[in-house]
This record gives sequence, C-alpha cells and structure tokens, in this order.
Amino acid sequence: MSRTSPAEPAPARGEVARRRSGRPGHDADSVLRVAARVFNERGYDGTSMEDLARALGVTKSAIYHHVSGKTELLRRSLDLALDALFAVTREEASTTGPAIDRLENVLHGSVRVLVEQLPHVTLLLRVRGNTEVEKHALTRRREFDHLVADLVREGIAAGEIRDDVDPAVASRLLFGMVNSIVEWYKPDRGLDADELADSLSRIAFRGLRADGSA
Amino acid sequence: MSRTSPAEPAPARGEVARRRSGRPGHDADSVLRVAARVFNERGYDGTSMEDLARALGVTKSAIYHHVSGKTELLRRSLDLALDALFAVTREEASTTGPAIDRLENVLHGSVRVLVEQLPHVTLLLRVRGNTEVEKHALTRRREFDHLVADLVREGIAAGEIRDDVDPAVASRLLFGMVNSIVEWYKPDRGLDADELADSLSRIAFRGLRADGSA
DNA sequence: GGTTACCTACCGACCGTTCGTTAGGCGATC
DNA sequence: GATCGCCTAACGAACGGTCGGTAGGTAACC
Repeated sequence: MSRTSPAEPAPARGEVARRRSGRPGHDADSVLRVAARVFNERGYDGTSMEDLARALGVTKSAIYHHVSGKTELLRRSLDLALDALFAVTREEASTTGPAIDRLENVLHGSVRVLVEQLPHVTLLLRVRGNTEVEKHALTRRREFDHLVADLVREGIAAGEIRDDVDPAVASRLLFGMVNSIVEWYKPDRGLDADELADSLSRIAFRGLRADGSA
Repeated sequence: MSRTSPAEPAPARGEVARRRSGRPGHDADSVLRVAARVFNERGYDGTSMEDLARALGVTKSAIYHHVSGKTELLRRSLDLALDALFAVTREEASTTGPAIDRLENVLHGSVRVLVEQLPHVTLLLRVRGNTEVEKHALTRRREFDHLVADLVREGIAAGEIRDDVDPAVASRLLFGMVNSIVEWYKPDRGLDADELADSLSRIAFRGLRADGSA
C-alpha cells in the first residue's frame, strides 16, 4: 500500500502512557479512536477499510489484527456513546427534585458527554438503521429520548414549563439543539463544555429575547 | 431483475396530472423524488443503484435513461434544497425591519422550506463533503449560515437579543433546533409547518420556562 | 382504420473497479 | 523465544455504469 503520510503514524499519544509488551504500534483502542474520527469525516458507509488504514498509517489487513471488522468498530463506538448518555440519566440530580431541574441536569450532562465523547456521539446521531448493529443503537437511543420527553411532560404538569407547546415537540426541539453541537463544536477553541451547556440552558429556558433576562 | 413488489410502481400520482406523450412510466422528476426518499432512508453512500431500482420498480439500467448517474441525483436534490432556502433570505421580511424580526422571518421560512422540501433538505443536512458535488453544497450552506449569524449579531448590537451568549454559538444552536426537525417530522400527522414554526419561535425567543410567558 | 415514423421507457448481460475480508509469513521488542 | 504488530497477496462479492436491443405509446399520413 506504499507508506504515504501516515496522518496518525505512531499511537503512544494522548491519555495514559500505555506501556505494553511486544512491538509498539496501534492497539484496539487507538484503532477505535481513529476509526470514529474518520467515520465522522466521511460517513460510516463512505469510509472504506482502505481509508481507515491510510489514516492509521498501516495496511488494511493490519486492522484485522486488532478488531474483527468494520462492524465491530461501529458497534463499540455506538455502545460507548450510549453508555455515557444513560449514565447521565442515572445521576442523582437527574432523578430527584423538580422536573425542570432534572431536565436541566440531563441537558447539561448530555452536553458534557457530547463534548467528552464527541466522535462516538456524533456517529450515534448519524446512524440510519441499515444494519442490525445500527438498529440496536437506534432502539437504545429512542429509550433515551422517551426519558427526556417524560421529563418535559412532568415539568408541564407541575407548571414549571410553558404549556403552549406540545411536550413531544418541545423535547425534540430541545435535544435537536443539543445534538446539533456535534456539527460544529471543536474541542480546541477555548469553549468548554460547561460554558456551552450554560449558554444552551439560557436560550432553552429563558429564550433569546433580551427583556426576559436573568 | 425479476419484477418484485415495485414499491412505487407507476408514477402518475401526486401533484399535477402530468400528461406526456409516449410510453407511460417514470420521468426524471419522479426518479429524483424516489431517489431523495431512499437516500434518506439508507444514507446516500449506503444506497446502491440496485436499491434505487428496486424502489422504482425497474432495473438499474432504466435509471440511466433518466439521469446521468447517482451523482446527478444528489446534485439536483441538494440544489433544490439550497435554492429554496436562499429564496427565504431574499424575501422582503428578511431584508427590512428590526434584526430580530428579520431573524424570525428567516427562521419561520426555513421551517416552511424544510417541511415542503423535506427529503431534499434532509439530504443537504447530512452531506459530509466526500465529493465535489457535496463540497459545493457545503459551501453554499455555509453562506446561508453566515447570513443567519450576521442577523443574530445585528440583533445583539441593537439590544434586541440577549448579549450574554456568543452570537456564533447562539445562531448555531438556533439553527441546530430548526435543522433537527428533519430527524422526526412526518408530514402526515396533523402538525403543519406554521404551527411548528410558531412553537419553535416561542421556545427560541421566550424560552421554555413558564414564567416568561406571552 | 391501417400503416409508418418516432419518441420514451425499459431489459439483460456484462464491464472494470472497489469493497470487506482472509491466509500465511516476516520483523521488532521485551 | 514469546509476544505482538504488520506485511504481501489474494479472494469472492458488490459496486456504479455501459451497451445493444426491445416494447409501449402518440400522432401524422394515406
């Protein structure tokens, strides 16, 4: 395949120092990390194993030493994202207190997860359900969405949230806003997850208009 | 290819009665309409010409009688969506009056376009820039986004929009909310474009919280 | 009311290429 | 020398696209 500009030649970068025995190079995790990035750049279906190999700085066949195939890379990435999102819904602040505060915590936590696991969540939000792996991820994602819709409904019932919008529509627009973050957020630009989540909360709960300030 | 459950067998449906001479069947427009739908269901890259042919109830080669190839179908769909969106920005209500009102008109009009041209706009929002056609569409879309960001900036400068959020972030979140509509909106369910646009405006400008009512 | 001309819609077979995946062996590091 | 990472070479299947030929339909002419 002719060694050409590896793009991500050696791993041994980021996170832990990772000391393994044997020949240095990629491992399953570093392959997954790069794969998720490339899947997002070109789309999952639009990414060939050859594309992936080029980004890793190895040949196609080397990838199969680390993972069983393209599908496994997708599944592991999607599971990672979903696990992190569901963890937010199990936090104490997401299960106790007024509905609107629980909703805000889920919102805030989702933004945090989205930023921390950006490539994986991005991939999750683009899944179309073509294969079994994708269908399974969509099912889990739908569960999450229902959880949020229920919070909005509770908030309306408690008089905390305006009742002149449909709860299903409101929750969808709300999370549309959150999810759209993956389309433009760049980690290295001085905008951290908490600032972003705060801006989002302000707009979502109090609106853009200047007079309704706080 | 053995005639199996055409899914969209004869056209001659919807819109105008369409009287053409010659053999009845599909034409370039009906092919485009079906293609856009299938592209959204399976993703552009995930859709083979064979998939398309099956959905049309014809063989692969018949498609090439109507269009030059898969790429042309994509280009025509994306252009359709972009043309409609830019038309909104040229409306009088988008160019005169207070910035916040112009912004609301663009918002409202975008929701309308999004609903009227759902499959084409959906496709546009999922483009990743893999090919030249996609890159060109992304460029045009970026122009549109800048236009909106400028409106938000103007609104802040005029004191009409809260100044405690970054204008770039605000406009992105705003249109993230709008664009997310393509992920769940179903035309045949009693929610029309204007109702939806109104709900969105309420949330966007006055917020979800009950007290800031209007 | 046949015949002819012409258009459009379509089929089946096939092309070259790229896809995801596999087999078996070599070299680096501890 | 055990472990691990990666290579070359190749596979069958699926891809987008091409080709020559065929069938359905309208309309003008006799």
